[in-house]
Amino acid sequence: MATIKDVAKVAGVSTATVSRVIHDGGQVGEACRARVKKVIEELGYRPNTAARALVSKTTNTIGVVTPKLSMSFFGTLASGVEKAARENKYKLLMSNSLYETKSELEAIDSLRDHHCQSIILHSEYSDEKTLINLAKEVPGLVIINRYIGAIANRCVWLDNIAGGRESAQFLIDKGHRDFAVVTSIYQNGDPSFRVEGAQKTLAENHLSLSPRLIKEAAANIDGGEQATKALLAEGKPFTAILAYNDLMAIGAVHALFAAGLRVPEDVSVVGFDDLSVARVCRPRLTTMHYPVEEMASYATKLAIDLSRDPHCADGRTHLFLPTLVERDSVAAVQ
Amino acid sequence: MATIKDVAKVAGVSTATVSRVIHDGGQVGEACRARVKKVIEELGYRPNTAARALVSKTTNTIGVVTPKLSMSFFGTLASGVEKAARENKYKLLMSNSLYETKSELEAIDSLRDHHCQSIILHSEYSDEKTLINLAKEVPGLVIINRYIGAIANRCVWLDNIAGGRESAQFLIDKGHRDFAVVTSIYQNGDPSFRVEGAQKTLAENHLSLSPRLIKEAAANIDGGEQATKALLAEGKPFTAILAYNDLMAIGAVHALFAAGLRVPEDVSVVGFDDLSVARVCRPRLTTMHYPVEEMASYATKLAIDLSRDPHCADGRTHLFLPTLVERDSVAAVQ
DNA sequence: GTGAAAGCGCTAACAC
DNA sequence: GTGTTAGCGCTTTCAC
Repeated sequence: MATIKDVAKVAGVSTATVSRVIHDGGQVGEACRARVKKVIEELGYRPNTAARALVSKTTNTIGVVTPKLSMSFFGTLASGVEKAARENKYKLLMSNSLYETKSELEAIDSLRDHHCQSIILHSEYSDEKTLINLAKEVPGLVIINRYIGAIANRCVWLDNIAGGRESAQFLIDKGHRDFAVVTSIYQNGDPSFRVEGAQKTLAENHLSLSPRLIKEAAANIDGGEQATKALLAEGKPFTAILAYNDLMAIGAVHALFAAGLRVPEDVSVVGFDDLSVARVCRPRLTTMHYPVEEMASYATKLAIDLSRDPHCADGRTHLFLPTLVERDSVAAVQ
Repeated sequence: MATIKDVAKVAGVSTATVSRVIHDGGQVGEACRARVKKVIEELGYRPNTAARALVSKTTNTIGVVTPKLSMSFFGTLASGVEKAARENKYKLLMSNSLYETKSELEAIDSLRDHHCQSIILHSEYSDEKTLINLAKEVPGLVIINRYIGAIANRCVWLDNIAGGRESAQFLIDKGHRDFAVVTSIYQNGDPSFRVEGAQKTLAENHLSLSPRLIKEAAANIDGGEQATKALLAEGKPFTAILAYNDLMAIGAVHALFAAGLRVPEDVSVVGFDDLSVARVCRPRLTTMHYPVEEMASYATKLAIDLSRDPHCADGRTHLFLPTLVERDSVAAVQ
């Protein structure tokens, strides 16, 4: 591998000049610049990243920490980060945190060892204090999918309350009056906000939601199925189910079918997230679209900007809105 | 950030000794070692990765290049790599290749700039010569999901022929005699091998597959739907459909339902891959399980081993077998 | 068993 | 406009 010295020697200049050419630093004569460029080309010279990192203490690398890459949501998130990273000529360093605070912290430490000045973090469980402290040490830290007031300028998040509202309103507009909710047993923010939004909108329409008709379970298909069974055991005083996410919604559909009920003819179901499964399952799911990929790309640009100027987003936060995608799991009621 | 010099000074030793302690190099006295360790602890010293990489020309980093992380298959692949990487204390550098040879090559170049001595590559389109040359320059290169004879020792791949055979045999055992196939329009290996396997098994059972009943389309849901419609236009001289992958299988199910046919009562459908959707769709898909995650972990360990000793896998290759997962999309025929 | 010192490839003052 | 030079933090001979 050719080094900067080799290039300098062959081009008959000093390494400083080569360095200037590489960085498009203004102060180089045209002829000289052209010659150096030619030699770089000929030798196939590529700057050594490690040497660069050593002296400049920066690596053009962005780190991502998410619970589990094999889950569709996080794969899409990572894809969004990768896209923005590539566009900005950054490399992407990945770690799964496996939903554990310990491995999450380890992952972050190791990213810092690698001089990632930017980190995108999807953290559900680490406490706020930890993250706030981290933000002081990592200028380019961005928290995705969570809001922390003290570092609001580094949070890229979704308005879950608005999402809950919109899905409820949609069902109301379709003539539904009797609702049930299937939500996550982990009340770490998102789930409760979504329910809260729905409840607000119901209240505004002089409708209410009996606590009996809010069932909690694991936020996956089995959980959705189980919660819906519990719901059915209450009689069936509802025509629509609001599910915490698409997986629970699919579980709900399974349980309803198993009970001889049709979706959407007998019961309407609304999901949340708009994972790719929502387009695949039958009936195709009417759901709130979560713009993860866009949010992730946005978060990446923000992280890069913050790493260069920690105050570039002072005084604001970064809120995205979910949008309703109408498919086949909701019917009108007369 | 404390450096090795700081540690040396505080511990009253030389940097060489600190380095020895860090690397568990034998030649350090017990008392001295203990003291140094204590200081490292106190100062929260962490070795600088860049400096290390600069002198040792190696980074304990593994690179992964796949087409698109947001696709379930590749997310799972990445997860498998990440797991093995973490276990071996390697970092994971990711790139999407977006199914383009150009960005694939760029991704690889940039990984090499970062001194990745190991790279896991999922490449469908790059030609063999390119990859063989690459293997000469990157000792720890492993190709996943493709077989190239000249570098067989670096290929971790799936026996698609065996997969085709097994799915056909399974249907034959269930009493099916009349088959149709829905396959990918891109005949880059996998699809043709799977069909070939099925045909061999059919032939051994004195059954045959009319070319009319092999329809090609895009390897996704829409393609599966479209190909199945074409199939139905031929009359319906089949009781079972072998789909190239799960997505096409789901598309087939959609088309069959739309035509008023039930799955599996009227037509049985077998998928391939066992993506998470296969457990989510209805009917849940009977499919060939593709052990991507295990293969990816295996490939990662192999890549690390190869980077240390390029001959450690000479004279062998790394073949995995898909296994049939029985769910609800196949019925017996009498 | 421990230390001194050379250098990995690059950047950025600072000279001229 | 271009060259000289001093490190960045670490590993690794080579002495002792």
